[in-house]
Amino acid sequence: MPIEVVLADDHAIVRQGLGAVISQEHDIKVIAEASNGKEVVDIARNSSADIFIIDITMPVLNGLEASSQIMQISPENKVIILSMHDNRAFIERALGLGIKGYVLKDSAADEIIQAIRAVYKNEYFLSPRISNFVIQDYIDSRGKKIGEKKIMSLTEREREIIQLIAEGYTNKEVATHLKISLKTALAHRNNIMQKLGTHRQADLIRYALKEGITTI
Amino acid sequence: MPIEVVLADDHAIVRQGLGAVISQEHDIKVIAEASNGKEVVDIARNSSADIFIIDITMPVLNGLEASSQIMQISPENKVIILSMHDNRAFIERALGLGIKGYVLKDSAADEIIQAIRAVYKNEYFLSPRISNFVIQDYIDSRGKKIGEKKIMSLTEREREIIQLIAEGYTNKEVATHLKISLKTALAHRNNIMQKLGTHRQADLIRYALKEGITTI
DNA sequence: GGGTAAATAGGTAGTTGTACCTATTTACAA
DNA sequence: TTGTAAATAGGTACAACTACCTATTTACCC
Repeated sequence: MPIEVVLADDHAIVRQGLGAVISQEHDIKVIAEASNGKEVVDIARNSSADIFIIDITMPVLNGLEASSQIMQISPENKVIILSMHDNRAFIERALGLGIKGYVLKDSAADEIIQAIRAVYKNEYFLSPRISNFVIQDYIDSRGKKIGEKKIMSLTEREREIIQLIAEGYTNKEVATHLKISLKTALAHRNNIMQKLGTHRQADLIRYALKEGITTI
Repeated sequence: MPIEVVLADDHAIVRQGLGAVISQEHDIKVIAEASNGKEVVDIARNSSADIFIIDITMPVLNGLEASSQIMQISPENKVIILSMHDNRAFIERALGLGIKGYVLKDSAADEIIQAIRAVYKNEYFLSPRISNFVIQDYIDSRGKKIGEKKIMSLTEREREIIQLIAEGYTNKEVATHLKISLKTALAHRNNIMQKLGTHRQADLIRYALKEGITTI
């Protein structure tokens, strides 16, 4: 019985391309495709696949939210994240959710095959570039932890706010939208900037896009 | 003799996926791949391919600049643009450069095959969503052209400036970098905003990313 | 219970961006 | 040559953002 996988990516060409690559392996079979997060969650609800390969930046429901829901539906569901970027905060979230596969789009296509086989056996598979810095982080946290300012990840609320900013909302509009005071919105914004180590709106927007918090 | 194509996309997985799809056609053959604009231009200089399939957002040299150079190397070189977005200004530029193929990434994979065959025969191939509004634009410009404010495309200088803004430069920094006065930088910025019909920095950044003027 | 993180809200200054204006020089096309 | 678009530069006023502060409430962990 082949390993059954579901492909979720908003670009049909990428999806079919991946499908073509995967189909060259006789022990792996693509049983369904989805073009957004909601679709793939629906598929997870109505069928049983072994592996869900999910692009991190998708409309309607982003890849991580979708993965989270899919794994809640059944602990048997295994997810591999496809991502354009090797962003630390993103990987932290993915690993925190219990995702075991994380493949970069600029890596070779056979990595996705390796990832499918590994995750199917309940092992981790991270693209080399990612595992490198996960290991490095581990080493760093073991070593001198005196006075190290940890790179914090954003809170839920902060993620909500950075999304609105990236979508073009002003602070005032963010405040109105979330029914909080302008001062609170500003406070969140400043906290985000501190965490990201910047003081520019442009960087917030770039970060949000990079993270898939919002789409272009 | 098969149609020889070159693939240029910064994501290896996308590239190999496309390659897999194309290889299913016996009359088309991928003879080279590139992961950025500069690479594909080098390939064009040192070999003779029939079709260059070029992703519009690539590092080092973006897809349109690369295409322009490739077509200058030889008028025999034919280009198909692969793009994530159906952005008007982008398509205008591509068609203006003499590019005959424009395929959206969210369309079906066989469109790229159709595009290869059409462009090889020197015909146009645009994804349906694009050709629709190209035709619509044609109709609109035929009709009432009284008092129509045309959506202008950005000038070279404006594109240069929006790129810097999107990369996080402040107006002051843009002025210094380009050796112009702050006032000139502001004037350009305001012109850009008027052309794009917005008054927000966030929109400039999103536009620049969408257009592939800069990358995340 | 005490400590900590997060979300809330305010003040005050200074910087940057946006909306209006005007005006000159250059280049290219009708 | 006259017109037009683009790039240049300036003025003024107001809006938005950023950098510092402080402080309260809630929730959760040790």
